[in-house]
Amino acid sequence: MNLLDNLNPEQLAAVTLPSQSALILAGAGSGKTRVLTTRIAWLIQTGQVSPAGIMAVTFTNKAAKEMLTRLSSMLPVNTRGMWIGTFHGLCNRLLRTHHRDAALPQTFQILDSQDQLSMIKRMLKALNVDDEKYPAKDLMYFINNAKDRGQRAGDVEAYDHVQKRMAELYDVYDQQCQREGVVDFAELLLRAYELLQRNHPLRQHYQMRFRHILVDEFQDTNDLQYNLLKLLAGHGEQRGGALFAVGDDDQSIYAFRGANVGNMQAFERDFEVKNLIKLEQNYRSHGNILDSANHLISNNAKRLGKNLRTDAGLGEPVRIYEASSDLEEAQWIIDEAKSLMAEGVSKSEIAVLYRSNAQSRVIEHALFAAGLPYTVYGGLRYFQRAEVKHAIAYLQLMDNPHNDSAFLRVVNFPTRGIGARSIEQLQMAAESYRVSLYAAVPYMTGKAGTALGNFVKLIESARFETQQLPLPEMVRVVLERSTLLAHYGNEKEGQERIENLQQMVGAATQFVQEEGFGTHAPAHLGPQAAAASGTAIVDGDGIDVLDADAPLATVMSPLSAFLAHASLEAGDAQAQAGQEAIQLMTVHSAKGLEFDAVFITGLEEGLFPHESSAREMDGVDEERRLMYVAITRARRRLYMSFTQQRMLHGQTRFNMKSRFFDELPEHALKWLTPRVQTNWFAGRKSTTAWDDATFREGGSDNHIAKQIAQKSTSGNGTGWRIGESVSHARFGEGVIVNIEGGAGSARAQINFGAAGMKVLDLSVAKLERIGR
DNA sequence: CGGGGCGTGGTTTTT
DNA sequence: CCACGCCCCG
Repeated sequence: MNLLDNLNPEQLAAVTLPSQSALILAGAGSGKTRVLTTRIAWLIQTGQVSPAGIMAVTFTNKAAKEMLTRLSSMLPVNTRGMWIGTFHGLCNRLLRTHHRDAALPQTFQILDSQDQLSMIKRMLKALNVDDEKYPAKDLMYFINNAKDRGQRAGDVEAYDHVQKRMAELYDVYDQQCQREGVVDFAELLLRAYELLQRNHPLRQHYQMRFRHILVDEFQDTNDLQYNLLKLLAGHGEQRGGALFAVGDDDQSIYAFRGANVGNMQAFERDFEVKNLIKLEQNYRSHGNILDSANHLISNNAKRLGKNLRTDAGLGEPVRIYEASSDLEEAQWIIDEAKSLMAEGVSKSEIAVLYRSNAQSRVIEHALFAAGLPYTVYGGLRYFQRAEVKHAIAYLQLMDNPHNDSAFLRVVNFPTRGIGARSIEQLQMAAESYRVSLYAAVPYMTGKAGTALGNFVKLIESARFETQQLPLPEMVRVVLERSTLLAHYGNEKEGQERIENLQQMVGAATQFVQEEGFGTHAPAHLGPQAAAASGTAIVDGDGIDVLDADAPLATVMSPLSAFLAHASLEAGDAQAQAGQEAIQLMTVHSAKGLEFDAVFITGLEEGLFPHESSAREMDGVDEERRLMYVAITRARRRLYMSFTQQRMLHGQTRFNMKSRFFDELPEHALKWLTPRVQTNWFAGRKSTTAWDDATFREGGSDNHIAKQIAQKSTSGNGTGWRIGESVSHARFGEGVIVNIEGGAGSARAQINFGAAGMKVLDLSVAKLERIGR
């Protein structure tokens, strides 16, 4: 049976585990996705489960798609019967199917983060809440956090009056969402969780159905996601399928958005996991790279424990470069990239990684000046573009007119004489009648009433005209009727926007085909769908509607599905110019990717590890995991760099090199610049002394910049230079951040890291030069 | 209603 | 430094 060919013993063991809960600790590059997909294929091929008995959960659409693609190449099986998708995608499906039980309209719509924020702003304004004291962003964070922990407004423990008020506002927000028939991302999961918890027959149904639940990137799950999985897997209820969790605690880098690595240990304990398999054979990187990763991550406490190994040789050493400035660092990257290309490494196999997006500019500039093509990851996604969101808003109103966010977005766009004044009146009317803006329009009188009434008529007639049309046609008509195309046609720079809008017809066509709606599916639901929706299965009439071949189509209209798709899958980032380009991205977005050659840049205290990580619990550990992720992206060549001087937020900063250099194995490294010894962090677990480690030189103005330039070129007659690394008998090692006075009476300000910032008289202090 | 001017704040990101 | 939000003016 060729399915299992070429698996190593651990992979084979994982793939063929009995139907019990299992935890697979899958190191970077250990064939994690392969194990997941092969297990699904094996379970089906050996007849242990039907496709409908499989649920596989991922975090990103990309991962879900990848899984589906690989699976269909392994198995001649219709993958539609399986529930493979993101947490949010699967919850969406569940809630559409049981929308009545979940107390949602079938056409409920999903707010993206942008919509959620604007809705909260609107609410705060309407309630006359002091936005200094309760910023919309804070409240949004508060609400999402509570939901991610599974808490409703009433469950939140408020310790002070601010929290108490926020909890009240959370409640108002939820009510408003309910009125509008919209849910935010976190709500999607919380609703699904509450639905299953409340409805026993329904829960039992799904517990019996999904014999195997497989979870990817388990270390990234938040509490709510874990609880949802527990519910589905029938934890504590003696039924339900086996939970197969794949993850890597060392690659947990999303604590800041609620991910809880502790879920891995919790899972082991809660499910009494007997099958723990470690995939430690790495198929990606050469030895020196892997040694570096292993050595670094061993500095973290609280690990499940894992050491990657490779059959590949040591390969090349990890190259380390100390640049004098961010500009020079960028230049060095270009020189190295050019020589890599001369060696035959393709541009798209070269990645430049950085901790924060702000670092990309200097590198982009240098690449541009050098005429090297490059791609920056993480731009605006297709469905987030303003013009596309406008078109979507029209469609949203046609499907659910009570979506106030959509209403406000386009009620006067393109302009139709409905000003702020009219909107305000409408909002007051809606407030007093406790209805949506759309529903409040009939209460409006006078000129404003007429204009608003015409807008309503536009939406209604567009709906009426298109209800028998296939989705792509519907989109085409809406683009015309909304006059969006005409509007952008009159704009100077409108051509690109028009193209984006027209792409939506194509996106709809593709969606309809891929999701199995059939191009001629009517917008309204057929009789089969009517039977399928609601609570048919709990009536026990023997119909398992969820095994239908195209569940999405039986449960929601093409339009509703397309709108959900637009919210849940923001689409590709900006059309990347040319495939053959050097790849620029943050370390976070590099997770899951691999390249022949990788540059990890800006390895300086305060940047990487980032200064704000010191404030958070286990923050530096998370930064270290981030560094671990960065290192393990490289196949053959790995470069690391740091600078003595960097421009950030309009200020020149002098940072010490990252403590992570002290955590790498000497034998695997090659210092391209003279070695600077710093070990003031050695043996220290963490520090809160960030201000000691980072010195900001105020100097956006040229005069000061020149001074610094002069001082840092040894042209000051002291023999010392700003940015230079020195060693002191008592204070240890540090970096000169400023020099004052002339030769003979000069004093230097030196950042001794943990020992603090000192000003020393250069004629008295015994300083030793380190490195160059 | 749109644009220019001013003020502020500025990890990481997916859904 | 620079991007974004807000406010005021034409």
